[in-house]
Amino acid sequence: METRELRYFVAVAEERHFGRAAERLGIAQPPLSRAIQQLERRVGARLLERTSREVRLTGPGAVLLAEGRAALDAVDAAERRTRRAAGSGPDLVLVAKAGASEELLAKVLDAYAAEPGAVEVDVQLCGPGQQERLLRDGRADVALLHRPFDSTAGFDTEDLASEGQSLFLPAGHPLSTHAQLRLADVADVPLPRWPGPDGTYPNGAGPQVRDTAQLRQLVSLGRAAAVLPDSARHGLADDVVAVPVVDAPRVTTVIAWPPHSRSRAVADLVRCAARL
Amino acid sequence: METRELRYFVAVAEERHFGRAAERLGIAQPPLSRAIQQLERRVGARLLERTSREVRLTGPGAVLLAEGRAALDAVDAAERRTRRAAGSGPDLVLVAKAGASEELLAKVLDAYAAEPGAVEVDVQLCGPGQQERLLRDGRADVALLHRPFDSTAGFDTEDLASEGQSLFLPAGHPLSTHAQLRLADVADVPLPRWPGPDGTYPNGAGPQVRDTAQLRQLVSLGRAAAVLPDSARHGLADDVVAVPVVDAPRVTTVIAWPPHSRSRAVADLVRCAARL
DNA sequence: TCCAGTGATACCCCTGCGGTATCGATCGGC
DNA sequence: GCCGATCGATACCGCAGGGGTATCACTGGA
Repeated sequence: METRELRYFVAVAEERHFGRAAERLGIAQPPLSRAIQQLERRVGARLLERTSREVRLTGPGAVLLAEGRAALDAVDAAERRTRRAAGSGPDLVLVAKAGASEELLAKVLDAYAAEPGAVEVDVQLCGPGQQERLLRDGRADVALLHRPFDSTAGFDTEDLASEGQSLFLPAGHPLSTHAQLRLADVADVPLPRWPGPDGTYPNGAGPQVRDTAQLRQLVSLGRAAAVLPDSARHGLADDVVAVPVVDAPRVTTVIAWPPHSRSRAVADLVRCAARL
Repeated sequence: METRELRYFVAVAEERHFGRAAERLGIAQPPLSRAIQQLERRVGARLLERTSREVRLTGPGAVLLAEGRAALDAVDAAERRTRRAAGSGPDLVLVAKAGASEELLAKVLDAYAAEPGAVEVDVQLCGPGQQERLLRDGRADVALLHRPFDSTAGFDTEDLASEGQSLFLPAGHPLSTHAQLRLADVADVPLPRWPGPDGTYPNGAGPQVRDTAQLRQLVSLGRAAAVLPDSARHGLADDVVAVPVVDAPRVTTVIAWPPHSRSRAVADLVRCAARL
């Protein structure tokens, strides 16, 4: 199976519409129709159920969509990492959630920079749920993830730190005077809404946020309250109060990298971080 | 990057010879040379250093070989699993090392078969080190692996059982009368040699074996002795003695599956196994 | 019944992959 | 130092197949 065919199929499967998929791919619709037919013949299975009203995935189609996305990411990763190894671009890209584990991140970077043979590290900050993608398709080499929020599936990981969570809220909020809280106490605080994997927000009452840095600003402004790992307390302004939520799940910060990574720099950075 | 280019590159990188690689790929040598040149132009980096005497990998070339193999496995896996989802072939393939964890394997299969909605499970036995490959390229859906011997990198896993190791040796062997042993005691017993990832055997004194079932037979014949997990004791003939090696590392049997697996059957089987 | 929307088909063009023949460079043997 | 063997690169050719435009066939809804 060629990557071109796979890209075409994934586009149609995601758009559920040949015309839109063709536009996205920058080709006309007829060659796309033919390519899908040919793919179906080659695989020996109907992948899409088409009527003139809608395009639906069949069972095998759903399998190919999931596996195909992973395969395309792997191919992209191969190309990106090769290109980077050739010298253009940074030597190592580390990705972390904006506003999360800031202190730990700084320590890791400092410790690695002091290492003999350390290379230039590019730090990329992003919203939650984006890191896995970047790591998978080769735009990043290492990531800081937070269990149980982020999926570490398919990566090698090393635990770095573990911490409790607190409710962060504007000074003056009724709950801000408590010494500690339980999850039940915060049940009716409208929590912020994070975007799903597709970039859309679930319905609900809380404000829409894209990363922890944004959220912090909203809390400062008195427009939000949120349960976050204790370390978010670091460098907080006076107008925000953090109250420990004693029965919230503990959050473990891990460093993650692609399992077949043969890079000396990745190994050094991981070893360095694990020593902290 | 197209799959074809990647396959060509991997072939040349592995053979370190354009002619042999072309033969293996079933094409003539000139188109192969051109394809590699074009790939190098597109990636913007020299991947192979050629002289008329040898072909050597450059740094970026080594990166592309490692990443490219993984990517090709992912593409193959996508195609295989899609084809299988389409109905031809078994619904679920489980791979295990021949002769290892036999009892546990039987229990897992029985338990799953009793599950409502259980599908047909194909059991594939293979030598050590082959399972990861099969799981990665889609020829298998689930594997029984043994830490710390097998690499679980890149898979989701669930621990099933943990056990010590014993020295298995023919009755009558001088060490067979001991109640227990330490690693130091077995240091000069010639242990069997397992094939490396490339299928060749390291140099040494012990017999060459391909799987645990073979090894068991050799032990029975009085031609070998080996340190193996205690469970290998199961169903052993009288002429083989197992002496616990108290300071050998404990072996954990885990069930492993590809992380993006969306299959109901895999999830059921894993849940079933974890309950044991 | 007609029209809008959607995927499939017909047909054409041309890129680009694969093949054969041959070149040019390098190394070993005498 | 020359010759022959070996190996990758180049030149050139034929054609499969991917992409484009025009158009058809089918389905729902007004």
